[in-house]
Amino acid sequence: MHDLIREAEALCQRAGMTLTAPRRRVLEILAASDTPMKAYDLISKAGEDGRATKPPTVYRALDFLCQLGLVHRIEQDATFVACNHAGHTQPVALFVCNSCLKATEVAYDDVAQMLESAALTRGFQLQRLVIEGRGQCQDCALAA
Amino acid sequence: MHDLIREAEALCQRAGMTLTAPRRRVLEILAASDTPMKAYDLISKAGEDGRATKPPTVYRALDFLCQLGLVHRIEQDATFVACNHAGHTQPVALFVCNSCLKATEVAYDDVAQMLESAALTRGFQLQRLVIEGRGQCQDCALAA
DNA sequence: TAATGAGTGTTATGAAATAACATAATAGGA
DNA sequence: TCCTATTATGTTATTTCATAACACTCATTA
Ligand SMILES: [Zn+2]
Ligand SMILES: [Zn+2]
Ligand SMILES: [Zn+2]
Ligand SMILES: [Zn+2]
Repeated sequence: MHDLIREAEALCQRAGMTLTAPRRRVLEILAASDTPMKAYDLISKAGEDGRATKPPTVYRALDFLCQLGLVHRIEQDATFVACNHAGHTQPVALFVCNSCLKATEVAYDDVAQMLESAALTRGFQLQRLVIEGRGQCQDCALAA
Repeated sequence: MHDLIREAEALCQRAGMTLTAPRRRVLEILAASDTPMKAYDLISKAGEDGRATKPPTVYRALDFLCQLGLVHRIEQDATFVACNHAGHTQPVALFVCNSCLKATEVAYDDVAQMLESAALTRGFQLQRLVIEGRGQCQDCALAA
């Protein structure tokens, strides 16, 4: 977890960016959570001493972190999750468990290529790809 | 377009459901649009004589139509598009052009299977899959 | 005819995200 | 060092997206 912050710092430097205080706080909170979080949950905790802050502060931090690949936004339910691969630019699929709400990140280069070529046969040039799944994770399947 | 409504009616009957007036109006407006629409654009047009109606009316209709596969919701930007395959239950990928905003629907059984097995190797049982792309469509590429 | 269930109308509210403008901190260049 | 441009933050207000809750209608059926 502190590794994650250190890696994030290194990544920012390489990109000529800065991991400022609000950005760092948002990333820390997300990294400490075991499930994706809503923006307003972050807003209520990302201020000084864990107090609330204002929406734009958090949304700006989230935009920044998403752009660098340090955080992923789950479009289906507008939640955010820290990336555990420290800033990959390759696309990933995010599978969210309907029971425990934990998110699993899966790389899928081959799938991306298939979709890219499927799009291309229709003349569509893919620039961004979102793949999200819902279902049941292993732990919850065993517990059931 | 009138075909689409007829097919929708048939589909509803088969499912033991009814394509009531508000549902039909919403579907008609979506089918007539060449780009995905926001819910509040529908709200402002889905009433009697093209007048505005209330949010729950439209959201209920959208929920219904999405469940039957007659309409797809694009999660990235909370828009809705009429399906031109009249109620398939198979998953599809939706590619939205960043220039003209038109949506292209692509079936992807093979991709779904790859993702399903990728998920399964991690013990994750996939129940729902969202695949959305962004990029440039053929028309816009040629126009540029 | 009562009771059920599905669907709608309506009011109000909740939740997610951004616009717009002011202020502060930072980094270069003269 | 001082000025200036840039980057980021703080703050207020607003917009956009979605649902809760409750009353009402209408068809089905016991
Ligand atoms: Zn990641
Ligand atoms: Zn689970
Ligand atoms: Zn479809
Ligand atoms: Zn286009």
